Amino acid sequence: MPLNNQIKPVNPVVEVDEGAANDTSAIDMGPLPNQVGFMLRLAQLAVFQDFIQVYGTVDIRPAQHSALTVIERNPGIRQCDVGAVLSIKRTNIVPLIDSLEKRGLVKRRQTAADRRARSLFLTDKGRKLMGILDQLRLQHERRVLDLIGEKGRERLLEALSRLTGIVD
Amino acid sequence: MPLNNQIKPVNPVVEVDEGAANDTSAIDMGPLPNQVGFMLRLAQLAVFQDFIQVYGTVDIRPAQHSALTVIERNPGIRQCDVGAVLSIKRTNIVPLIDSLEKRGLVKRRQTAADRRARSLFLTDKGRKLMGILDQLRLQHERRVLDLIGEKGRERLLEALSRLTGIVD
DNA sequence: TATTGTTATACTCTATAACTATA
DNA sequence: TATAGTTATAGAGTATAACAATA
Repeated sequence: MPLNNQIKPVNPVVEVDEGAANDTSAIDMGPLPNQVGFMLRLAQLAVFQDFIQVYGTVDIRPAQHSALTVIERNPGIRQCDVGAVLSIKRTNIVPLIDSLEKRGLVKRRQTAADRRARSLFLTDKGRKLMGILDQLRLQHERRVLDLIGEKGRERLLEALSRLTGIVD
Repeated sequence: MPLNNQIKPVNPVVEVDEGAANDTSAIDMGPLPNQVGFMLRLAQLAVFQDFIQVYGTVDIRPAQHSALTVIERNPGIRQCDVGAVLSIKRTNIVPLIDSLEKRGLVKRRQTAADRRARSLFLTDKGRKLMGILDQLRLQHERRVLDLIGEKGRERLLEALSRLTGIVD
């Protein structure tokens, strides 16, 4: 496969600054617009920003949302397994679950089988919140779909899934 | 367009923890594997990790690489314009350029036209480094191509470019 | 008044090392 | 010895507010 890099312009993801009414269209970005890593950053920045805005009413961040989702679907799951499927290190899961526990959405329990482990469950409040989050998720995903279409979304997810295999 | 979410499993991006020889394949991730934001994070995590590993020999991070690229292609560009095309805020560009200046790769100069602005240039050392970075970039992009192919890469870049328009 | 660069600051995410209690 | 959770800590990246110099 050839590695040709044709140059394409890229618009700033967001208003990067308050004013900044400057003409940046003449700036040569070289291979950046054709570099997957660079474009992944811009896209994630934009999509996460939309996510944070949509979920702003309930003050839930992307990482919190995925943790809640996994705990809801797998009651009693251990912390380290949440980390494994979300690619978050064991050590960084602690403050994440802390934040959810402090807000009364999740509770930790000791397990009988392995007394080292902590089993995670949604509280009633947590389960109730998930109903709202499901609505917000559809709202957010709808805006994604409007931009890239159903077929585009399927192809995108396929490519993203393959890219996660770049490291081993 | 329908918003159906079929469930697909997702492998952890990297070994999330040293040992962790646990079976996480049975964990239900719900809509997460079909959520663009979530998969964007996993893909970016993996691709950036490969980038950082490949560029590790010269100790250059993705943000530094894109700044160097834009400065090389646009000698004398102002700091705020670098920020605009990279979607980095004016305030966060300062320590980024600082790091490149301290390493003797970039120099700031006063401009005659607008005495508020600082024009950015590569030093000889910076220009010399770019030659090496170009080689590393091809090496990194080659691994991306091997995973998704030329056609897949084009479609991916197209979708990512569209997604940057989700916010305005 | 608005813009450019800057400082100070804070929060989130990610990373390593080391501790504890269990297995 | 190895694993699960934890603490402490450090470094990126991103965010807002405020200031000085200049337009």
